[in-house]
Amino acid sequence: MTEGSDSGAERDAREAILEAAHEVFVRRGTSGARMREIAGAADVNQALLHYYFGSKEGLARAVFGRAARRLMPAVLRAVRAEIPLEEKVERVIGTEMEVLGRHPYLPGYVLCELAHHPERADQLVEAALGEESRTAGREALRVLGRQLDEERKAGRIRAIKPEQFLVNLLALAIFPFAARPLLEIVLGLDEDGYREFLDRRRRELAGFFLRGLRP
Amino acid sequence: MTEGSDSGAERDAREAILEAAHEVFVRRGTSGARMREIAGAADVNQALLHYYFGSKEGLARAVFGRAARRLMPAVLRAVRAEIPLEEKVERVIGTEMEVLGRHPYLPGYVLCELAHHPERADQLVEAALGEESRTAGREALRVLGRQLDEERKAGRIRAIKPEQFLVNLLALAIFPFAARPLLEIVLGLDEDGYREFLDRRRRELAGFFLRGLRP
DNA sequence: ATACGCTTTAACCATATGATCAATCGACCG
DNA sequence: CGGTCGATTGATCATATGGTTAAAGCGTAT
Repeated sequence: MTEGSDSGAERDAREAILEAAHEVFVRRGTSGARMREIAGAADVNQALLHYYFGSKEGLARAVFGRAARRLMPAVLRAVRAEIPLEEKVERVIGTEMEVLGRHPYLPGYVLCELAHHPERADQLVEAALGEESRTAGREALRVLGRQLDEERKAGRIRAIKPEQFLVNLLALAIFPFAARPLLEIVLGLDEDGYREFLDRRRRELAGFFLRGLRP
Repeated sequence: MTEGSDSGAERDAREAILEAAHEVFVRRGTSGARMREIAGAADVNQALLHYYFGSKEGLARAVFGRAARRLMPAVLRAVRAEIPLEEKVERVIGTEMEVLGRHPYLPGYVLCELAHHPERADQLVEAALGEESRTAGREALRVLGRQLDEERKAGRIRAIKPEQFLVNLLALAIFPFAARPLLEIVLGLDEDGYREFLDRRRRELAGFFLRGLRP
């Protein structure tokens, strides 16, 4: 109602809460997060959190859905696209690295959340896929499987199950973000060093992956 | 303290607490875990937890160190071993898959823990590497870098930084365990299906990885 | 017998925390 | 201006939670 009633800030309390909650949930983990801290970060009364989201659980659900919707659809679309395999690999990796570059802490958050709440996870992932429901995953696998079959028959790649293909791709792209704190220590890199590491990776990863497919 | 004073169960309270705490921490996350639940699971009084570990923080630290010591050393040893590259890749992947097969929830736990406590993480990882301190990581990288250099000069592989090599290897091996709840949904697999998926993976992964290295 | 370390029991404290409620604010409508 | 209704607040409640304490039981070693 009455858009732009205020200055440029466009102070929408609900959105401010989601934003603040996201930050706090990511940093502290869902059970480590405190409603008071979220309210403070959103510069809003704690009661308002319950007014909009009912409970901490409800807020967590909303935040998770939001995060999932940021991560999944773009990649899924790239996986399902009807384009040559090489281009697809480049696009998936490019999309993934670009999204994760903007939200580097999302993978860790999502994986942690799923590890502790596997039950509600599928309902949320389902929500993340938008209207296409949960068949989107298997649909993407079918498209991919057919494409891999054709490429193999043409002798351009060896046989590989689409599941293995997809997990390899996701693993190589996502793991460096999800495991960043660990890898920084193991590799002995500081923040800048890690950024450089990721830059190089963006350039080399598709090549590595595609070579792995060759007959 | 007279080992084996009791029956076969060898009821060592301290160990029972660690075991129970591990299970609860993994399932609920560190901040989601309750000292009372841990005490109950260990069939021990809550006061005893504090008697041995001082605080929840102390207990969490001990449990994390224990987990890290289970995950890291074997792999690090395989990475540093003075054996041909192909054999090394097979051994690292084999070791990783075997350890993770026995402790499938460790990666998720360790990554979550590190995501929320990056500060104390390095001190713990340090502890996990035993007496060799934190130089072990960089030492492994040096050995690996030298080996990759030789292979490249011999024309058997293309140029690749040891950091990228290592992260690729770890990503491909660890990610399927860390992201298991997510992948089960995306791939539409139940528990048995996922086991089968992992079996196939163990057989095919080294080949995929080694092909990716070829010139 | 005595001392000592491990363990239990049971209660208790201070605080943190999620949740709730009545009251207030502020815009819009008549 | 008075009224209505959703948005927002300050104060408060009930409980959960980490941590502590004191007293006692028990087995072993000295």
